[in-house]
Amino acid sequence: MRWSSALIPTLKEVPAEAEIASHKLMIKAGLIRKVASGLYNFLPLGFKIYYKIENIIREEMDKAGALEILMPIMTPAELWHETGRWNLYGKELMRLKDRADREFALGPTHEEVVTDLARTEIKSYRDMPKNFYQIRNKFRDEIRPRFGVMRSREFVMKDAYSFDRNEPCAEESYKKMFEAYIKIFSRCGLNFRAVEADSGNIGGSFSHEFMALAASGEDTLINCPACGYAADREKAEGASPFCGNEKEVLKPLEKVSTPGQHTVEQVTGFLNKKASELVKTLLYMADGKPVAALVKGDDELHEIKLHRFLGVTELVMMTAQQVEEFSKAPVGFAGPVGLTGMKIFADNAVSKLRNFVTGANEKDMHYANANFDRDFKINKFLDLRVPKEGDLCVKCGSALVSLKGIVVGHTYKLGTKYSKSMKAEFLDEDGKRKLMVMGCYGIGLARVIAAAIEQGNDASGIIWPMAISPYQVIITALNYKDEKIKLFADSIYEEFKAKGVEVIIDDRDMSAGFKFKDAELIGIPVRITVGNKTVNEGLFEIKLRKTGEEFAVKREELFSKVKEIVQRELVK
RNA sequence: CGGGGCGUAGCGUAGGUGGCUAGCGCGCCUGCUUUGGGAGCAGGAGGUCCCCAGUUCAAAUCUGGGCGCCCCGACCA
Repeated sequence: MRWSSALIPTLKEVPAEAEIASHKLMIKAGLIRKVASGLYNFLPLGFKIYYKIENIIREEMDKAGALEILMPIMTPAELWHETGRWNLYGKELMRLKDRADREFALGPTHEEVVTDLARTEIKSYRDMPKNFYQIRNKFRDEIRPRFGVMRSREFVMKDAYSFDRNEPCAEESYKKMFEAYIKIFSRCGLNFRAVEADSGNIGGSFSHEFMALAASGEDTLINCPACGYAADREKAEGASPFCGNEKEVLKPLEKVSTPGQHTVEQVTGFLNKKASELVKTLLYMADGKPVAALVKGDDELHEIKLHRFLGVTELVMMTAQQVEEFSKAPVGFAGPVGLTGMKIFADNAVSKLRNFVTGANEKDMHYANANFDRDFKINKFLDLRVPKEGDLCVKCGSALVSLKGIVVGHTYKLGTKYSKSMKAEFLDEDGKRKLMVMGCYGIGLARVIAAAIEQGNDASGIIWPMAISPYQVIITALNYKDEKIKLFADSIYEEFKAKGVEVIIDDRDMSAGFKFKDAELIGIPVRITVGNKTVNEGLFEIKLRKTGEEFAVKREELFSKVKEIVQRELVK
């Protein structure tokens, strides 16, 4: 590619809308432009990266035996009614009508469509295993699109769906995808972790998230550096190292005035206590019945754990009205003392506390020196808290660390959730009709790009991993109007192109500094400078973007040297 | 959806207590000179000051309504 005929609109100043590094740099380097909130144009350079990631994914998916298909983005409401998700999926599901008033949804994911395909085309156990995948647009009317392409409304996703005759085969398919994912993200040059995750509203029995580590990530993962245990914070297990003050003598219960102090910070600040000396009371409605959960002031309630323990279908926090109704006090003053009409569950760490602060179920009042058994009864102590950095690993006992990550891929073992509701059956070897066992596997392409930039950037711009860089080599021809320089630059450009190196030549009539800055901004791994030194001494300067390493080589050695660098940097 | 902020040329912004032709930097166009780290000089183009209504002799500026965008939160008491 000749830069002069490309469209790479680099910017000196970034539009005020961008916050995080990847978003800013994608705009600055001329990769994307915004069309509307959560909707982006990918410009030629940005799309080239897309394409490269797409090809890596395609290669690894095909190698793993998956079959590429193409499904429509507009999907009929009937299919969504079959699984009940027409109602269960919230406003994220973009609904629309055609001219005949028939209802459709823009596909946010394609379980329904692909299951419909499978149930009509797969009839025998001989037809399985099958894994269908596609790489194309999804639409989710996100509650709040943000961070550029990291959370956009329309985005390209690789989604794959496996169909198997039974559980063991389905697990085999899952394992294949898991391994393919590790290859894909490794080849893309990402620093990532595969973590245990919650399956959310896609459903299913177990699931892994592939998180690219980045400080700006929207998700938190808990990782054990000793044994490698890694899980999404929403799902993670961890033992609290909290010792408590079990030995303290019980002091008399005392009602204290805390006017206008609602939050843990306010109350503990006002009473000059530590957050760990307070017990907070979270009020929920579990399938319509009230329930209270107690956790230490500096801990967070793990809703999924409570949900799982209660075994109910719906667990929602009480509304402000419900809080008033059941606790007889405005939000912020609920407490277990005198709380009636509901069961009270407490986190294990609470059992180690004496003389703690808690709400008094009365406006502007709290209790000090509250103690369970004496002042109120707890139905059961159990693990109810979200693990934190410093907790002990439940597998090996070492201290856990907490890391931020960007979810670039997610795999789910779905089981028969969709095949059951959509009657996706086949005839097995024993002559019986059985449900297909499914799995589904997604990758967000734009997130891979954003994550790569979050992990690879400096003050000058992007630093691409070789495998997804839009070009492997940039030839910076200084003063291209000079006939001699032009001759040298064009000759190596043509040679590289002919020999299969992905190369762009900066042939614009720009000052040297300008071209150097642009080359660094768009992050091409290898830069070759053609200037006076080339004309006078026959030397071509190579500079590596990642390390800043610089050296000059003669014409005869140039190609083999560059080829060697490119090969070395491509992770296989 | 709740809270906060912003909306002036392609981008970044000044002006805001009403008053001359809406200013500056970057970018863009023309010419000349330059060409190893975002070149210099000269000339030039480009604006429904987000939209609508109101107040006024007069609105980018004041008032009301709307729209768009960004950030935080979305029942974690």
